[in-house]
Amino acid sequence: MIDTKWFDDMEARIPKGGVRTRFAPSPTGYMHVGNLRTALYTWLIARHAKGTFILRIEDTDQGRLVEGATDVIYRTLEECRLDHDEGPDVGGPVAPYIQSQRRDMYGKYARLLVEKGHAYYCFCEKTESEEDTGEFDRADDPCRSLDPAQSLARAEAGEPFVIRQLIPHEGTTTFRDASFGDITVENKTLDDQVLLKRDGLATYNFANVIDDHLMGITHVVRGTEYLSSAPKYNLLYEGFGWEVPTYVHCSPVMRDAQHKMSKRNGDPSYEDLKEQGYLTTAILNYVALLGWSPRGDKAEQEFFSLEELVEAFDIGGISKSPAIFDIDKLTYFNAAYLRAMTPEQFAQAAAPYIRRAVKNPGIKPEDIAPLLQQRTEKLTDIPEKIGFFDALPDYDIELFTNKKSKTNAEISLGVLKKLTPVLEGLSDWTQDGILGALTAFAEAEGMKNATAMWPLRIAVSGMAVTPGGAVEICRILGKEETLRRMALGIEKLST
RNA sequence: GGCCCGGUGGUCAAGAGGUUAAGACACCGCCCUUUCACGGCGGUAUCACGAGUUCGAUUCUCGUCCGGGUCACCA
Repeated sequence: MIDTKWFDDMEARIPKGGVRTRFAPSPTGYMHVGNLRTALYTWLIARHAKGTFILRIEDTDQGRLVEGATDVIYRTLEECRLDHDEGPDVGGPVAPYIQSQRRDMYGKYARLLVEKGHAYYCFCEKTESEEDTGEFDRADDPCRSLDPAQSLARAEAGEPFVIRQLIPHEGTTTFRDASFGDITVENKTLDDQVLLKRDGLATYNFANVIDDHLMGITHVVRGTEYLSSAPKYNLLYEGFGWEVPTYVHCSPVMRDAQHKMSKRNGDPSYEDLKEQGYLTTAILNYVALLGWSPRGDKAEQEFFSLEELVEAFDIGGISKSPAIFDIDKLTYFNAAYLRAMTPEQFAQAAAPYIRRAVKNPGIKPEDIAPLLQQRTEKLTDIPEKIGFFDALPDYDIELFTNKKSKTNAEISLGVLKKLTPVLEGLSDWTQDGILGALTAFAEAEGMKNATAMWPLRIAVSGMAVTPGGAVEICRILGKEETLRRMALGIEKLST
């Protein structure tokens, strides 16, 4: 019959005492933003309470397994510094942490629940109506009222069955969610969900409850898509006589007002965002604030390091309504994080992107990096901004016309012609040297600095907008190349 | 459709029975200036609607509308 010792042993392994949370992804090979946020919040709740964070892999759906998918999970969590204390790779007191390795346990618990009178064997064939329209009324399931002893006998005789949860037709069930508060539903709106499938494997819902209990999870953090099944979970915990964990349901991250972010929609995953040039720190900061906001004296703070989040995070600050993902705001965070780097850090981060566009060995990435730091929103934006250092683009002489600088083609031609001998004669080819020569020139000519600078910058860059001004560009280009480009400009303007 | 949840500017949001209803992104303008950016200053714009409770409701209650979720031997 029931092997009480086995159950007792399982119970004995459950850690008691502090907060224990778990992130339980199914390995699909794609960590979407909503997932990442759930992982973050789950981790934060554990770390804020100095508790334990567990990683559990939910791979019961063998048909949906994706090669290398667990690697994406490990890599992402590691990059984000969301370290776990227990998990498939590091082990722990309630191992195994991979659901497919726990499958035998679920059957035992399902039978235990039958024994306790909160579940029953169901021998019904799947019906068309059940599959297609959902109109099949589970309250009328004839197997509900079968004699337990007979059912057990039939099952043991080898007749195919599923085990269903026996939900009372009367009364209500109330559960408490840490952000939504108490929610009460009538039991008759709940269906006798399948716990153990015909193939003997647990359904997700059942495996979850068993695992969360056996792993001593105190805070179940998950998406609001599970809000309506929470009462059934509660009944399961109660049926077993187990303590119900604290539920924390998080509303989804939306792509727009009516669609969740999803792979199908082509919405970016964490990895996609990285590839698009977003920093992990910026992504985490933004995602943390998407659905959670600090309160009280921290209400106006928007930049948070991971450590500060651990300190400030509270479940009460989690938003109840869905939040739309705004790439512009992420970009803002990214730019801010880029600017907050030390010049050395930035130069190092930017170097590969600079080299992608500027191959000329005479130009060093560290010369260009300082010009870019204040103007880079994403590292991937860099190459297109600086290609002109290698090769002067074919530009339109319209660029020489600029109202604010009081220039046009004719004035520019004059400036370039007069400036050529000035720069030719300049021996001090440095920032200060060039700047001094140019401002002195402008003053001597009685023009504003911009009137001299603009034509020069256009001639040497061929771009309407450049990182850095005329002086910086000339300096980096070197005297020879500068004069060559100026001559080209004069030629262009003369024809 | 039944059940559950939600609804403060375009977006993320603080707030709370009495406030000029924070802040940030985005947008616009001005300043700075060697283009752009950074930085500084300023601006446009919000309590879904209707009842009720109240001296007073964005805040509490109900209804409506809108949106989301869920109703699998998927997870």
